[in-house]
Amino acid sequence: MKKKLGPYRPSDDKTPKYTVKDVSEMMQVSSYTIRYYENEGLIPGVERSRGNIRLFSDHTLAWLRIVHCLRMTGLPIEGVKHYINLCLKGDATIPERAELLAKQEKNLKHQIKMLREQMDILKYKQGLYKKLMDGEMEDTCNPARSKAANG
Amino acid sequence: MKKKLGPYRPSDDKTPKYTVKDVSEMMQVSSYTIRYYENEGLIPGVERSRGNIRLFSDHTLAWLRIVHCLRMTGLPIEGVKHYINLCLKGDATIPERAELLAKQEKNLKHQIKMLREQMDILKYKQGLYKKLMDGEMEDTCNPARSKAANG
DNA sequence: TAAGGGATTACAGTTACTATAAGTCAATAC
DNA sequence: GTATTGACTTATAGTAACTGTAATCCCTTA
Repeated sequence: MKKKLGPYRPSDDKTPKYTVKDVSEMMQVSSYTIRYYENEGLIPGVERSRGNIRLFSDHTLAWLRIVHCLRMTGLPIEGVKHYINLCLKGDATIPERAELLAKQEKNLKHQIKMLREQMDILKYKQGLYKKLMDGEMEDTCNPARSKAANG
Repeated sequence: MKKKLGPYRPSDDKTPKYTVKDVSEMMQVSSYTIRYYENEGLIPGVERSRGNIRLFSDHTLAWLRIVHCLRMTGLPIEGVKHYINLCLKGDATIPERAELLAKQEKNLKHQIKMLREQMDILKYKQGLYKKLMDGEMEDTCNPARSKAANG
């Protein structure tokens, strides 16, 4: 059997450290994406082990969480970069950050609304299929129907 | 002044016809995307005017609606193509189509759940910012805070 | 000391658009 | 009747955000 030791951690540091794979599993984000974000400077302060392996702390994990959140709301990478830079500049930028988040919240609300509309469409279509499969509308050759319906 | 006549419509046809731009405005989908979908064969049966201009009917509009819906649920273009082909094959494919829609519904539910979680994160962050702006946590130089907080 | 497995980098490839340039055509303007 | 306008066409190039691959490195265990 093999014992999993994990990557090298500085001995004088008791805070937990996570590898890309750990983070990937914790946050349901692909390893590719995590490395991509880190390379783009979207996650400041990620440490490296002696063997050059990325080590995330709870702190850098929190950065990733907000990056991921902003991406989900539709903010492009460049926008996220801008937000991160605002954060690094200190408290003076808080109003601008708050404004940005408000905009993304609005965006997100709209997204959710759209998705719920799609849900209704799916439900409706599924209802139709169910009827057809249960034989309630078995007049397949009816020209009126075949003219009006697609799918 | 100029009178808008719109594109040529076959004189023997009284059903309404829409251009790409009309459809784009009706459905909030870019003209680029609509042409792209049509070129990919995702919207069967789109007519052309004598001047080669795309003419959508309510019927082809309905195709676009379902294509758009499936894309929103995360089904890739190739998957949509497959669904469209199933539709064109006739009622024998209804069970498979129903299964596909069920899968997309599940997918969509998950998406909405994820987005709502992001909403919570945004709300929380905004709450923090509000407090900071109202001066309730004005100890900016507190090392404990600057160590723990990002953004 | 050699082998193994997982992480690293650089870079190529993919998806789904998005934008541009050159050309066509119907409809007014003159 | 011809010129101009402007929306639409195609072909093709460009972009954003990953995603995948190949070569290399390095820690661990045999």
